[in-house]
Amino acid sequence: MNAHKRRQIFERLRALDPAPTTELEFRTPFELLVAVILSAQATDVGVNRATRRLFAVANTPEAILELGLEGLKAHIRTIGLFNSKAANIIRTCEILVRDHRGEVPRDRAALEGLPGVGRKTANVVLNTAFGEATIAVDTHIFRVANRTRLAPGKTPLEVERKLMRFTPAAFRRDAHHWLILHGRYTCRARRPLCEQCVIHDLCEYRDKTAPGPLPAVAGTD
DNA sequence: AACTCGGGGCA
DNA sequence: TGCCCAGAGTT
Repeated sequence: MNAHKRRQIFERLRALDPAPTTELEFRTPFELLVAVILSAQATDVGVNRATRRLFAVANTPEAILELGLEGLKAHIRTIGLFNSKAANIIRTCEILVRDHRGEVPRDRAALEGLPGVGRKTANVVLNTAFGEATIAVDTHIFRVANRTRLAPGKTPLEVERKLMRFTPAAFRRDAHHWLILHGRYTCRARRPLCEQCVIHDLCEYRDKTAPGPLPAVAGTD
C-alpha cells in the first residue's frame, strides 16, 4: 500500500480523537508504570478505581515499600491477578530505589528488567510518559491488526514490527492511542460497530454485504 | 506454544 | 454461565 493511502488511514483514525491519551489515570511516570502493571488482563475502569485508592496513600516507590506487601494488596484486591501484581510492584519498587534513584528509567532494557514489566508495558511507558514513538500491542491492537490488512501477525511482536513499518513517521507516536481507541469502541471483541468503522475498506474479516455481527476473533490470551 | 494467574464487567 | 479485560513469567 502506498504512503498516501496509509496516511489517509491514520488521518481518518485521528479524526475520531485528535489529541488522544491513555484512559489510565496517572500524574507521574511512576504512577503510569504502576497503573500499566496492574492493567494486565484487567479493565482500565477497574484499574483506575484501584489506583485512586492506592495513589492517595502512596504514589512513590519509597511510599509503596513503606506500605508493604499486605498494605499494597489491600488496595488492589479488586483487580485480577492481584497477588502476583502486588509482589511484582514491590520488587519493582525495590529495584527503582536501589538502581535508579527511585525514578522510572527512560530505557527499554531497564524497563523490561523490572518484574511485571514486559514489552507491552515498557512501550506504553516510553510512549506515554516519555513521548517516544512506540506501539504497545495489547489485546485491542492485536485484534484490529488481525481483523484488517493493517498488520496481521501471529505474535504481538510481529504485529508491532508490521505496524511500525505500516505507520507513516508523522503518525507513529500517537498511532498506538488511535488504534487502541478504535479497538475498544468500534472494532470491539464482541458486536463490533462495523457500520461506523472508518477503516472498513481495509477489513479482511467482514462480509460487507451481510448484516449481523462478526464472529469473535481471539485476542492474545 | 501452552499454561497459570484472577476478580470484575457484561450479555 | 461464559467470554473478555490496555500481559507477564514459567515450563
